[in-house]
Amino acid sequence: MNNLQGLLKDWRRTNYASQCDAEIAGSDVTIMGWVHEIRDFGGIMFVIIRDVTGRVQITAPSKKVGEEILEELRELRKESVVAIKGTAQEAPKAPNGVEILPKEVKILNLANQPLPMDPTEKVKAGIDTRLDSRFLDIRKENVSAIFKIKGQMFHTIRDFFYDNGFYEINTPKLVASATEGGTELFPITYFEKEAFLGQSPQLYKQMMMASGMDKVFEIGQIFRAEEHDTLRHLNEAVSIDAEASFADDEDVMKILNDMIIQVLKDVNENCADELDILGHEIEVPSGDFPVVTYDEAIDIVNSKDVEMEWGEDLSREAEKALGDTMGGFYFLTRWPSEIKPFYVMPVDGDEKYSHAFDLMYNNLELSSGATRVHQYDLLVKQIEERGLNPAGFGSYLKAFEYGMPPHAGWGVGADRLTMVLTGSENIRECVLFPRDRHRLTP
RNA sequence: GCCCUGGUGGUGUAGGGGCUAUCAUGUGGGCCUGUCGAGCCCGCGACUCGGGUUCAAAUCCCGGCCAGGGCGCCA
Repeated sequence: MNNLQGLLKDWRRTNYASQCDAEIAGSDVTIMGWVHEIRDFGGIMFVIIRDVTGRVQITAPSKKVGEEILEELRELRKESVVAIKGTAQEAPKAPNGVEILPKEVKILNLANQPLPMDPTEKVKAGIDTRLDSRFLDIRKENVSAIFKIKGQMFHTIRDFFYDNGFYEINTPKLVASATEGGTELFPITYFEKEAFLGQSPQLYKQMMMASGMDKVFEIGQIFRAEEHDTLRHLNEAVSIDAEASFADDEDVMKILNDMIIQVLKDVNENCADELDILGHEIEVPSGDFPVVTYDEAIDIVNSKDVEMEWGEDLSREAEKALGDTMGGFYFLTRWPSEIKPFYVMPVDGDEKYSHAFDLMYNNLELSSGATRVHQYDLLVKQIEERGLNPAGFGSYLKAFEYGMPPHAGWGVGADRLTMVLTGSENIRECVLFPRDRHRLTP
């Protein structure tokens, strides 16, 4: 007739599915959600409606509901969006002990058939198929559980930072310089100039230390054009970055330690249902995470018959060997200066070591941090030593010439931390619309 | 980028020179008054692409693309 079908008009939801239990028996409710399953027995029909909170059963016995209601229910297809007005009644045979006897049915939007994947998971789809139809995939409670937990994680982290005197900032993701060295950047066209997508807020948050803002944090996207193809790398990730003035590595490790503990506690407390759905348990370590130095790590790795020489970064095999020994969360400290970036502070009197640290969980690197160099001359020297050109760092270096305080900070991979919180083995599971070497859509 | 493995209905799979291509789920229709992985009946729907070998290729070979796993890369 026209395109304006399925309008809400004056219909509004009165109860979420999870709010339908024996307590509400006898009352009239309006349910809105997706058709999870339909079981039509001819004389009685069951329709399971799902919303963000769970599921509720609509029961339509032909003896008790009108023929026109049954006709409308028979038009439904899986995953269609409906609103149903009805009366809740106790029913020991129904899930949750309650079911809704429908009085009015409003089809808000029919779903085409067949579906590109099965959200009820009778036949499990592969990750690629799932990501191609991610919105449908997220309708599954074991998928949305991951993002509910991730949301709690961000909530706790923001609360933690605000409670500890950090100011939330945003730094540019469109950057001019490709001279930071190291990782590959994505080049883009910026009007008549070349520009890049930011790989890290590192230089900006350091410049903020010269602004007098004292302690800042940022939660934002980072972009890395590396052609890696693993379960723990993406080309677009979310980084949780913190930087604090008048602080050193020990101070910010303590902050990181406390923040992680708080996240673990809050997720345990507020996401018990989601953890249950995922079949995952979180153990909250008591007190401070163990610390292992780089030199000790080499000994551990070597003792497991994995080769590693001083001055090398940990190979994947070395990470696994170390993770097997340490287990859980632990800090890896006192890294060689030569394999750390120019902005990392060397150890006074023993310059081949640095004040850099990583936070690990088993064999997964979650965070890197350090005391930073705040002295202009040392910074220039370290930039040059790494074969980089100080001229490319003009606006960054300028901040070190007019009163830069000693400072330290770290960055945490938010998506990797989510893997730990949810027990996911593929980082793609922990990002709504992941960007990897091969995937740019949806 | 390298190595290994793979690509068969919408989804997940079996098969592995000659088939009408297996099964499940789904989907369309029918029966059915307590399902909750409902059941039963009927129908629908597929061999990644390009080249080669062969009387014959979904099957063997080469290449592309894509995927899974591992590694490398990841200041």
